[in-house]
Amino acid sequence: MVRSRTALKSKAKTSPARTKPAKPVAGADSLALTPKGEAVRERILTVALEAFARSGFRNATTREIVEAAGVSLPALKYYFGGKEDLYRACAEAVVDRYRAQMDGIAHDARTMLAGRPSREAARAQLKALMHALAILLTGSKEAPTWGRFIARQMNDTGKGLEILQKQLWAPGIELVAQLIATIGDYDATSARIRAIWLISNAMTFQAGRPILLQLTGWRQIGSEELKMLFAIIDRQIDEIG
Amino acid sequence: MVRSRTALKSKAKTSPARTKPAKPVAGADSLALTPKGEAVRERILTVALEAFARSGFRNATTREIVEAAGVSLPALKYYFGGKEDLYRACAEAVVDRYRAQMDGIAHDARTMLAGRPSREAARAQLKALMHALAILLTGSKEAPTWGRFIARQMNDTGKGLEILQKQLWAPGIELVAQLIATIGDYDATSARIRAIWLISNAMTFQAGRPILLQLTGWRQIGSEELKMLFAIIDRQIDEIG
DNA sequence: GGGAAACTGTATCAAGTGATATAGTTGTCT
DNA sequence: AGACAACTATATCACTTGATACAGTTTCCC
Repeated sequence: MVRSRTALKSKAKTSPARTKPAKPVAGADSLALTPKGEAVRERILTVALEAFARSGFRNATTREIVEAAGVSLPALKYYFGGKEDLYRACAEAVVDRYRAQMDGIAHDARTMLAGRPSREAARAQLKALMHALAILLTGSKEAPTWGRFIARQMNDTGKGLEILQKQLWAPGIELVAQLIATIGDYDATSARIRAIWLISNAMTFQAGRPILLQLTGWRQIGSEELKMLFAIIDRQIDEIG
Repeated sequence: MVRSRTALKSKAKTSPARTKPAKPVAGADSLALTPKGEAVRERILTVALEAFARSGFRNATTREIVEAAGVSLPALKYYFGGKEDLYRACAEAVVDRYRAQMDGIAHDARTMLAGRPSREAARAQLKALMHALAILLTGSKEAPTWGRFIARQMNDTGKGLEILQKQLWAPGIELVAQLIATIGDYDATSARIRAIWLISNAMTFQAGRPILLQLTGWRQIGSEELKMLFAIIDRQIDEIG
């Protein structure tokens, strides 16, 4: 399980064995990164995220990724270390993005909960929270990529790749569960189940996207369709309690 | 893209070139199958379904499958032709199983619809239908396998493998949509969206199963938990119209 | 401008994997 | 028993794919 880049260099090498003691990775391991290098790293990360979202970890090939990024194979090793490290970097990028989008409204919800809100106030807050999540997962321009990547995470489990997933979902589920418990009288487990249910529903439009688009004749999920999604979510929240 | 087994035999072969004209596949292509062979074929199909459900098409290896089935690699070729053919056979098996489980109740629903049922009758019928689907997808003993396989189908698209998927979902969605349209006043598109929504929800417990089990402390989705799932589905159906 | 660090590309390796040629064994029918 | 079809296993091939050795180029600081 230990990354190969940090060990494995026991054989004596004459030429550059002193300048790069343990073959570190650019950008990590306290290695400098020029603005140009940063841009390249970013470009690789972007196309990798798309590739992983589209094809999954195994199906996406490093060659396909580096070609799309306009670099050569060793660039991947240079900037990330390996395919798995690249995947992890993508997952971290998703979590960061998710946090950036949700932290504000999540914080609002938490402070509200601390102040013993009324049922209806909690209900309104939950709607706002779920709308933000729905936009993030299905409505935004990058949703097909980000949403699919997240959805795949649930299945592409195994290595150590699902850790970020828990880091992403667990807090959200807990928060939603607390809001639900405030709205209605639920024990912790029931509230959590409903929370999982509600959040999963927001992902449903992403998972079923191909079928949905095909059957409805939509070209994409636009603002009109998003309104319909909001309406369904709201009715589901109204039905709580 | 043409399967190799049917062509590719141009070089003159002296020994058995007459008895097996085009290298057919046992069980298909009008080739006999002894009871013993049938059992082997079935065993391969079962373990393959589990493997594909667990790992997806690409990650599941033919070696892993044949080893689990206690046969050797060429048996796969002999009985199915190739990995893709095996996958297709699995998909067909799933569709068959799904049909066997759902056809009865689906037929009931259709005959009822033909007779201009009342809203409440349609509602009850929809509940029964969705309960059956929920049991099939999450509650039955084989659900972890069958449900996961179906869920993966939606992502593992590409080759020609999603055709069966449409064959499986499209009729179900149409039926549910008609029931929904009977319960409430919806245009075709709205009814279809709600239908997709409802069906996706039944799959949600399968997709989010790991998270669900972890957060609730459940060991598996048993009858108690299924009752809770039914309750949520019912409330969602009650909310229609 | 000299040198070191940052960066890039070519060529190749090694493992995994689907496929299959070929030869063998078992079963069944006459 | 003989013959043919049904079935099975060993040994390989061909290709994909992640990784990387190595040599080169660019950039930037003194």
